[in-house]
Amino acid sequence: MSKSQDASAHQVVVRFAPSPTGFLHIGGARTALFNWLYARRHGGRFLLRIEDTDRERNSPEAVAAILDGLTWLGLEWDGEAVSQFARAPRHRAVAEAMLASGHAYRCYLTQDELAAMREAAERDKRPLTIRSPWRERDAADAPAGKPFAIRLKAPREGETVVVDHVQGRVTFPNKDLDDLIILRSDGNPTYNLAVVVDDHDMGITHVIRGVDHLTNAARQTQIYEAMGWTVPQWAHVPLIHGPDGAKLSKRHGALGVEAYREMGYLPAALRNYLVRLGWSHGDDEIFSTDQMTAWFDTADIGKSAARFDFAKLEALNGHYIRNEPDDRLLAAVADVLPHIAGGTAIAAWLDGGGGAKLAALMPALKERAKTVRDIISGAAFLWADRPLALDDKAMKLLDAEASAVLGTLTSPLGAAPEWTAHALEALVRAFAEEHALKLGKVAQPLRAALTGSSVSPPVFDVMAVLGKAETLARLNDVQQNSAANS
RNA sequence: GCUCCGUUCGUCUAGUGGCCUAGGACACCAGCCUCUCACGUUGGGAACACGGGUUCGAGUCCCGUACGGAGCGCCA
Repeated sequence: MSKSQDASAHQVVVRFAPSPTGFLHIGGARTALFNWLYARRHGGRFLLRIEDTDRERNSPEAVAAILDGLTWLGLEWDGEAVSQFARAPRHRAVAEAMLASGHAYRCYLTQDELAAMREAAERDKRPLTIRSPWRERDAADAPAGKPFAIRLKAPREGETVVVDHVQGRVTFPNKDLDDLIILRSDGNPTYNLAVVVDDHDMGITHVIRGVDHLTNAARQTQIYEAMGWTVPQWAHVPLIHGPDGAKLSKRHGALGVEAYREMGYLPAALRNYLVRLGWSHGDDEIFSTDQMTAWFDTADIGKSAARFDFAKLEALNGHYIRNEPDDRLLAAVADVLPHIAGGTAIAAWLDGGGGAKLAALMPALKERAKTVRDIISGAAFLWADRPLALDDKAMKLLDAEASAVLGTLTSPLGAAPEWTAHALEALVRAFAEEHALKLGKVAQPLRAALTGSSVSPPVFDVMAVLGKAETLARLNDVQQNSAANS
C-alpha cells in the first residue's frame, strides 16, 4: 500500500464518502462536485467510498440512488466504490496496533457510568469532557471478561491544529478533546477510525467535505499522528442552507438529486448552480464543464454558508435549456414523463407519431421554458382532445366579434396553397390588413382557438405543427360553440 | 452551556488598505422589441450588521457587541 502511494505521491486523490442513509441530497451533490472538479483540475483521481458501517441505517436502495444521482450529474468516479463495512477487519487491526503501541487503551467505563458523568456535567453547567480513569490504570486492574471499548490516548497538553484550505488555521485545545473511542465494545470500529484508516489506505491526499466535519478533522488528525501517517490536506466547505437561513429541509431543497431531475432540471444547469454556491471565479456566472475544471480551486471557496435559491437555479436552467440541442431535450422530456400526471398517455402519443410534432415545435418551446416540465406543459395543446378546453383568458379572447373574424378567416386558410409558418404568417397578415385589423386582433383569437390559452409559442408555428386539417377543425369547434351560445 | 466558524443589495457573490460616490448575476420595477408569453435589449431601486480602535486613508487590519451557523455519541 505504502509503495504505491509513494509512487503517486504527487498525484491528487480525493474521495466522496456518503453514508447510504438516504438519497444523494443537494449538499452532498455539491461536495461530490467539488471533489470531482478538484481531481480533474489536477489530473488526479476521484474515488467513491460508501460509509455503510451502520448496518441498521443503510440500504442497498440508498446506495443505488446515490450512484444514480452521481451518474446523472455527470460525476464519474474512478474505480469501484469501496464499502467501508467490508474493511472492518482492517480497522480492527489498526485499533489493535494502536493498543500495542500504547497510543490507545482499553476502557471499561459502562454506559451507566458515562450517563452519570453526562448528568453531572449538565447539573454543574460545565462542558462535558469524558476523562476515563482507565487511561492511566494498570492493565492488571482490568476486570477479566468485562466488555471494553478501545479509546485513543489523545494528547492532553498543547493543541491540535487543522490547517484548512477554506477555514484557514483552526486550533483546538487538546484539553477540550476527549479520548475518542476507536473500537466499540462490540468490536466494531467507529466512524473516525474507519475514515482515517480508509483515507490513508486509499491514498487520499485531499479531504474536501462539509464544515460539519471540522472537529472530526481535529480528532482524525490525532489518529493520523498516533499512527505516524501523513495527514491529508483539508478543505471544509460551508453548508448549504434553506431560503430562511436555517438548515436545509425537505421543504426547501434538501431533496435528492433525482427530484431535481424529475422537476425538469438539466444536470449541466444543476452543476453550474451548485459550483457557484460558495465558490466563485470573479464575476463569472456561466461555466462550461471545461471552464469549471480549469478554474476550480479550494482557495476560492468562501467561508460563509449559502442559501439555496430556486429562482436562480431556474434562470440558469432556462439558459441551459435554450442552448441544449433539440434531440437531447426530447430525451429529457421522455425522462421526466414517467414522473408527471398523465405522463404515460403523453409518452404513448409521442410514440404514435406525435414525437415529430414535438420536435418541430421544440425551438419555439425551449425559448420559453425554465424546466423540462415547462416544455411539456407548453406543448400540451398538441395532444389535447377536441374540442379544446379553454381557460378564462382564452374564453374572453373568443368573444362574438373575434369568432366572426375567425369565421371569415377559415376560407382563405382552407385555400392556403402552402402550409408553413412563413406562408401562414403572410396569409394572416394580408387578411388582417384587408379587414383593417391589427394583427393582434386576429392572432390572439387564433391562439385561443388553437391552444385554448392566451399564451403559447408563435401562432404560425402552432398552425404549421398542428397541420391544416387539425387547425381548421379546431377553428370549426369555436364556430360551433359560438353558434350554440347565440 | 462549551468549542469553532461566519456576517457586502431580497438571494448568490466580486472585493486581499487608496482603482469602491462598492461591481456582476438572479429576483423585482419601467421602457424598447413584439401575434401572446418568453428571449433579447435599455434603464431603475436595492448592501459593506453595530460600536470602538490602527492608519494620511478601512468593505478590506485589530478588539468588542449583536445576530446566524456548525460541532460537542460505544451516529455517520
